[in-house]
Amino acid sequence: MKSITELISIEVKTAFKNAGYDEELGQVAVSNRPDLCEFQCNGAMAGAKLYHKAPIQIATEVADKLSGNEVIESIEAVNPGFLNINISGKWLAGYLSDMTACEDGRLGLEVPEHKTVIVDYGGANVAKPLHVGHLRSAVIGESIKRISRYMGHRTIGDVHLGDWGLQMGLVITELKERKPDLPYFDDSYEGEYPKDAPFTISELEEIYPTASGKSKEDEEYKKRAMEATAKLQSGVRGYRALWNHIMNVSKSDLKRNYDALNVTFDLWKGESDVHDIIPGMVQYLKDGGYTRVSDGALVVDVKEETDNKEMPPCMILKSDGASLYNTTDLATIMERVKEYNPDRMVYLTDKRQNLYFEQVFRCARKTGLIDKDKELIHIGFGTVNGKDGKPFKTRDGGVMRLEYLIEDINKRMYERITENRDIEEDEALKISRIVGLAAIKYGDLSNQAAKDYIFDVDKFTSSEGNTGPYILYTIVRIKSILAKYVEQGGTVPADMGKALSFNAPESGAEKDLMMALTGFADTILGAYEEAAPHRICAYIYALANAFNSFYHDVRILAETDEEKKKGYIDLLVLTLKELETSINLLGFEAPDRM
RNA sequence: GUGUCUGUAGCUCAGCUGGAUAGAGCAACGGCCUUCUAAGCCGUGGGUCGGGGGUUCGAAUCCCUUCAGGCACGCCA
Repeated sequence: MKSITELISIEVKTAFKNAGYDEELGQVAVSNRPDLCEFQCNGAMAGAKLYHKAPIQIATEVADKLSGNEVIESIEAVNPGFLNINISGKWLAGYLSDMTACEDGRLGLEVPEHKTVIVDYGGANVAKPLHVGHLRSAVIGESIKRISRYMGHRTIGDVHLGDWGLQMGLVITELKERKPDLPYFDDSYEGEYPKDAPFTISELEEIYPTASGKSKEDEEYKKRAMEATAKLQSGVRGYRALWNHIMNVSKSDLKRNYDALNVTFDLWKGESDVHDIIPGMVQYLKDGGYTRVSDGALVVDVKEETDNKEMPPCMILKSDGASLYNTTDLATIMERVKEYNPDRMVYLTDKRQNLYFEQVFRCARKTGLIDKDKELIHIGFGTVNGKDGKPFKTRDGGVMRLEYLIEDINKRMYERITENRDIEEDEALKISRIVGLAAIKYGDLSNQAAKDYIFDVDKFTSSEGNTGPYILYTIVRIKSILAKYVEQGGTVPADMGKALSFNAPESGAEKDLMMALTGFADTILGAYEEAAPHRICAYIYALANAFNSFYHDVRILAETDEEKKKGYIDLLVLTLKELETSINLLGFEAPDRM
């Protein structure tokens, strides 16, 4: 189904053509002066030069051609050559009705050419707790994944764990230090290894920083850690068994944390998964003549002629022959192409890795690991800052764990809920968790990803302004009215797919709401194409505003004209549907009351 | 040094492919609940869009330059 601006453009384009001008000049956009009109067309000004005519003259001629049009209620040529358009309320009601009739509740969103999309997000490392830095990757990635899936694409989310390399060697080394008698360290041991891990998650979380600290001060310790890493990677039985324990303990803890964020992955792959295919890939790169040796390291040049900037080569192997981050990322691309043949791959990491990903992407394309027509997108996001504008820290300056951040929000949310009101403890807690998650996620997603933002608990948990709680409050309001309507014997359409009936608007607030509702499909499409969830936030904020004004202006349930009332209810149903679909795409949900 | 991102109201942020008087929210001030959730709605004040050039009928948006800040620039991830 065509968007509303497309449909109006068709009318205006025809008018341009009938008046003897290029029809492309008739492109219409939503007005940026809502006080003057609903839609505008600026084509007359662009055409002035082409036809050596005053723009106002062109605009007037076009406007004349549109009098009596059934879509366009009024059109006015205004100096210097704007075309101010208002649309027919009846036609608008029909447009909304068509939206609701779309299959699968897509509300006008076209089903695009089917694609496969992989979203690589989360950025978690094994044996390390999630901290504030992991929030954005998880939250933005989850939303991008959901948007892509909603579009109709086969979409796969991969957490892509950091589960290989020195960090694992460090943990193993420190374990050996503490519990040298474990069978995993006995090379002559041939029996079955114990089923249970010889450590808990809290031990594990404490072991890594300890080991990391020691290796920085103690050269000898670091050497042992590197040896342990090599032994693990070469497949020593006991080390692999221990690694499995670390993986299991760590993964179940990570899952618990991601669950709390309403973030789920289809794949729990990691760097270790491509270990075995690295030698083959390196050989392929060498055979293809893409590589050269530079200072003992194997590299691929990725500088292009059009570059006016420095572009260091992409390193494939270190001078000691070991693989590195680049190697596993390239191998992962190779493996994903083989396994899923994705049309689009989206990576979410902080923006400091911009150059790095540019190198890797160029290398992958140049060497044919992935076809040139496939999209490789890196979303580099900014940091989460405290109120002082500096990266978020705990009070004593340490790294803030994600769990604690969530606790803080939930606590503040709980305070707000229980302020000036009697509510059951259980319910208050439940609601504070749901609304708290929305507060965090909306606070993050409503900002452009590339920018740093300030994590402000008071602002995020407030229901005033562009916040998660405000959106949820609006949803709850609608739900409440619909519930009351049902109580009074009315029936509410269960879901979309069958056309609802809308009446031509009678008030400004009603028409504003109807106008706001028409933008859904365009918004989702834009958010998908640009991998930009904040566009959805901006949209639903405007929609919620429009609804709340409407709510204030119009007594819905008190309406005595049954047909009118039914039209209101359908308007509510559609608004609710758009809001709920949208927050689902953002990765959170609304309670029934708050 | 090279590159890159950012700079919009006191604060936090929008501003889609250049369009009319640059928008929200917070904070300040003033209204609106015996009626569908006031966690809401309505209004008032507040801006040389970092500075300077240029392109254009028209620039927060495109180009150049300059200032300020962040970040990245091969053997970490």
